[in-house]
Amino acid sequence: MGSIANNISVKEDFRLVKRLVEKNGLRLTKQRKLILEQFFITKRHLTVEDIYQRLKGFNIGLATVYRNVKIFTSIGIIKEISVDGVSYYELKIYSKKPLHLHFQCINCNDIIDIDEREVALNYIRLNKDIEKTNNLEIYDVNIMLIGLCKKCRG
Amino acid sequence: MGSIANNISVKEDFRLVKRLVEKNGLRLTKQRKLILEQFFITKRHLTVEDIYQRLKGFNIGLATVYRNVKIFTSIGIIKEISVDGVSYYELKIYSKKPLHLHFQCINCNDIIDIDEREVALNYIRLNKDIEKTNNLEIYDVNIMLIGLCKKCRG
DNA sequence: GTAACTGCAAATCCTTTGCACTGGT
DNA sequence: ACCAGTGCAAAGGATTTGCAGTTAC
Repeated sequence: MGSIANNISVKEDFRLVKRLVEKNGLRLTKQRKLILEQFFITKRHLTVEDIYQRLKGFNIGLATVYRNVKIFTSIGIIKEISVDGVSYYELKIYSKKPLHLHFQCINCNDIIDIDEREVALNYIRLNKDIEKTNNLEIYDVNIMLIGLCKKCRG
Repeated sequence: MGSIANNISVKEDFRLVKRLVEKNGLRLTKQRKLILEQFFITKRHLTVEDIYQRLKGFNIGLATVYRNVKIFTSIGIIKEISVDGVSYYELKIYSKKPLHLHFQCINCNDIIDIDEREVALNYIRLNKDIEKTNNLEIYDVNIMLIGLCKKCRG
């Protein structure tokens, strides 16, 4: 967590997000900034309710959070992951990496990212095979592993 | 689709499902048979609403479908796949294969199975790596590929 | 200035639950 | 005959929408 290096990269990412918002003819309102901030602050998987709770204090409407999460998803700033009917969202910027996997613990329900370069590259290789064999085009991949996490294995 | 061979295997699978229901102290009611039948007939990914629609004619309650889909999921007869907040279900028997992947087309929304033995084995190998490196236990894997299907590529 | 955006409340949609009745074993 | 399972209608929860007021550009 080197603070300066990190801040610079966050600033860059935020500029990128801002550009994306404006490119789509949208206004970067106070509320939108606040919502996006939450993703930059936590770097984790948030539900709409999570975001809303984090923004109590700021007198922001739940509908506004819903509306914007939907908009941000549609213009590709964030990405939805649904598990058991619950929708989580994460910044797409952090999936700049070729691909990353999620793991959900059956016991504590925590979702963690698995970001191994080696593994990701292998998955990509496999996708190429699938594309060829099935004559289709793969744009995106969602992988959810389910099991027991380090903590819960005891 | 060799009809006899197929029918025999379906009968076997149904017997297996029946045993699972009874082993859990549940009754194999008319409604439950009807719901399970839909999965055997289509071998595809159904929503609760899909099942309900297919069973209009039979005067079955929507709540009954919800209740039983939930029960079947919990005893492992079917499995849930959620995409964009929509829950689809499929027979777990058909995932007897070590693992199978889903592909959803961005254009027609169709979900298809990808069942390549070679690919599946590779995925399993990768999972072993992940388990070792991250010190966790993987029980299940859900993989959803998103893109353009054969048909929609034009 | 004005069109996009917001908060609020009402509407809508999906899912679960309570209850009196029915049906499987 | 008994208790699990059902249908129905009502409740609950999550998400969307209509609208009058507000704000970013």
